[in-house]
Amino acid sequence: MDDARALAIPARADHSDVRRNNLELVLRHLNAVGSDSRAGIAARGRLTRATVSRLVGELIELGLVREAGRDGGGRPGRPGTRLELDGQHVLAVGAEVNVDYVSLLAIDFAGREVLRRRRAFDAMLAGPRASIAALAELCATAVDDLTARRRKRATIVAGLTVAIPGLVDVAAGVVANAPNLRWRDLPVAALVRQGLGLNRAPVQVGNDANLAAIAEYRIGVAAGTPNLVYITGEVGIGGGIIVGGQPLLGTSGYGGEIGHMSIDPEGPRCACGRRGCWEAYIGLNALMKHVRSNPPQGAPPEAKVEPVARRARAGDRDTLAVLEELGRRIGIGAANIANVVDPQVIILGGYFVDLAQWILPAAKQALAAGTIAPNAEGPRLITSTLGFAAAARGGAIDAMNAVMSNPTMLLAR
Amino acid sequence: MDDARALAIPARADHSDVRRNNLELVLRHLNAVGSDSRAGIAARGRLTRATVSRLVGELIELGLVREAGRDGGGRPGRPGTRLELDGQHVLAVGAEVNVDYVSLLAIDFAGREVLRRRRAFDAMLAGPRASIAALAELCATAVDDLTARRRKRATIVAGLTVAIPGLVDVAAGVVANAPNLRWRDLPVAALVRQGLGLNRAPVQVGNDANLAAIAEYRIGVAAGTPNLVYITGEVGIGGGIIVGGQPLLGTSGYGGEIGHMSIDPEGPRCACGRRGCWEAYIGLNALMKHVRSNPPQGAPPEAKVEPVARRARAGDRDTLAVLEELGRRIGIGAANIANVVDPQVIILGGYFVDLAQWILPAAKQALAAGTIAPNAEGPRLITSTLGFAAAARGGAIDAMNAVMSNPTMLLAR
DNA sequence: CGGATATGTTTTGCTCCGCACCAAATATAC
DNA sequence: GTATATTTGGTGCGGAGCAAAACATATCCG
Repeated sequence: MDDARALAIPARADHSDVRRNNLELVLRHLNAVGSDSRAGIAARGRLTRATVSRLVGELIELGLVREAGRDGGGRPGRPGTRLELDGQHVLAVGAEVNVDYVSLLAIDFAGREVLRRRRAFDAMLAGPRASIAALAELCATAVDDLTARRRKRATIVAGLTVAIPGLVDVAAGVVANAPNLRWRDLPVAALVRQGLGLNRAPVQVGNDANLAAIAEYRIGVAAGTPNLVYITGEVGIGGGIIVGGQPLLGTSGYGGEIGHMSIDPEGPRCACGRRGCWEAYIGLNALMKHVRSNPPQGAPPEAKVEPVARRARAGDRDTLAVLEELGRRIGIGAANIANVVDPQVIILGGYFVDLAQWILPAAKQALAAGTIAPNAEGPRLITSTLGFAAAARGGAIDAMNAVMSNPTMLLAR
Repeated sequence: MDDARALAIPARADHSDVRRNNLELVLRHLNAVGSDSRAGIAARGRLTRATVSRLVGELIELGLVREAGRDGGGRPGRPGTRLELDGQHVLAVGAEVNVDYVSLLAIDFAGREVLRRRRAFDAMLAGPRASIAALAELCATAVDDLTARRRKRATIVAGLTVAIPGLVDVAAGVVANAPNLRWRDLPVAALVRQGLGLNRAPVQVGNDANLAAIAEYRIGVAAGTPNLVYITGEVGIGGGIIVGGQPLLGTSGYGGEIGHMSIDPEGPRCACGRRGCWEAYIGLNALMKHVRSNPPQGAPPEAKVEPVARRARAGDRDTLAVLEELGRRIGIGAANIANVVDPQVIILGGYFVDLAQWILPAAKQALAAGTIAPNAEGPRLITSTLGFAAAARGGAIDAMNAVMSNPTMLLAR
């Protein structure tokens, strides 16, 4: 960021950009359709077969694509050779630090999960230094295991992205403020990079909701929807926004901080000191208060929510009323966001998923009522299917995206 | 929009894309710095002098760039030839239809205003058909005048963009719903294109706030700020959002419809039927009600606001209190938007400009209090300097942008 | 006036795409 | 079973367009 006030002047382009773009085209196409022949890629990508042949040759050389048998016949002509993404050589890792756990998820180049670990850990209690150490150790052993397990050929960890519930300056790799972890101005990327030792894999840091939104965009139920909003449901409420297929990071990476949107200036007091924040209505603590539940401090969100779901299943009228009101508040806030970014879908994650059946009707109604767009229904409101690993998976996907967008970066190790 | 659910696969690239990109690079650079030599462009754009020479040659051929004398000496070496954008041959037109006027503004390729017209017109009274006819006629005579005035060489009108206060499906060129004009599902682009006759200039339609935001991004006081929000202040409140230098249009072009954001579910009733919309607090009609002013129906916003400003200047305590409360409500809503998109600046337009000195202090305070981002100050809140022609100018700029981005499109006439 | 320096043009080489052609592999018609 | 049609994948050639280097041009300075 040399000058924030420079009109967008495109960067110089030359042959290598054409090549990079077309390599990406082949990879994204294979990622989208699973497998295809050279001729098929050429037809769908508006390239000539000759060019695709050359591109595929380079990608095979790089270990990113492999041949996978012949096309079954059935029609005249020489059968094609099926090509698919090669998961053997390049991996990416996503990690997540949250209030009571550190977790990690690795995927191969084809997007398949190859490793998942989770370790209970009280980040607040341990303090930033010990937390980072624990995180770095978890990552380091995982990277060792991953590279040891598959010796056939050099296995490269292409990148590591750490998801944090808080405000992150993505470009700098610094966590500016994560209240739930009590972290402030912590250079997480640099610290983890140190902890990993010599390994030169690029380490990045991201906001958990933004990364979960990336995961939803790439592999969730609404995958491919270019405009979507993901809403985390934990103690804090975070938002991740995809606009035109790109995450909306904002000026300093603080985009989508929707938890402290004001719903009502005279509303209840929020932990942040203000009044009427959305989070004060729909955060997990607000729900716990309204249903008069008092779960143990350290319990994971699933455990805190389960008793409420049980009461709702049993038909307890007070609980159902609380959940309906919760849904209504969700819908009101979702409508505000929808009026700003006009997404196709809004995805509820976190604890909302387990209570969806009692929340969604009222939420959908309030959303439709509050949306100005004359689309028959306005944005669809759905629940995430990615579970609590969404953010870590999004981190891994994000790291892998860098390779997909510029495959020859692997040549620089 | 073939398939809204296709993962973003880049389009094929070839040499022509390299060329297009680098032609754009030269034009944007000249637009940003005013004038420069070939060598200067090469140095700043990371191209070789040879390449810049060829690019400039083609742009001169196209009539988009011209030589403008020698560099003044002062240092050793051959002085360069200064190059600048050539405004003689290519023009673009922006028009605006609003409640009580139709206006038009034309710029040349260098961005200079060459024509401005405004005609009082009651669009609601006249109905859609007559309004479009009036608009088309205004545009047609303006285009005739523009092309007649400069006979030296063929003068091309590169495009025409019409700004509408309402929901616009940009891709389709259709106004979906403009309540203040009582337009619904009106194919404005097609109708204006017909009204223009043979002229093949591309006609587009856009939302007035989005286009004003484009104008702010390109030539306003915050020009070049890649993340900004523009807020119109009229009877209706609209929003235009620029994210990463691109307008946020949303799924169907309905992005930034912030006027009906809910500030308070129990708030005053809004014209849209809901309660507590932002517009119901900060729209022009709400202000008129609170200051107990009853201006004539047809008066332009400036005239409606002037008595209020007069009273404020005179120190009337009731008026000042109303304006302070107005500022506070502006700040609350602006903070909500800021938490979603994290812009560098939020720009107030329309009637807010004339009342800025009494509104801004409270608005800034409420904005800072409601913003979660730990930037020392959060987004800057400023007023527009573009006046009531902002939307039309944004339309013209938008049309010209298409040429800047792909100059050889002119060869297809 | 001659060197130093900077600009702009010309020449050469390289990359990478499209086009045309060819070999390979299979289905189908006879 | 053989010939033909059809489709895939690869190779050679030409063209577009950028980089690098050499060259011509214009000015300043000693």
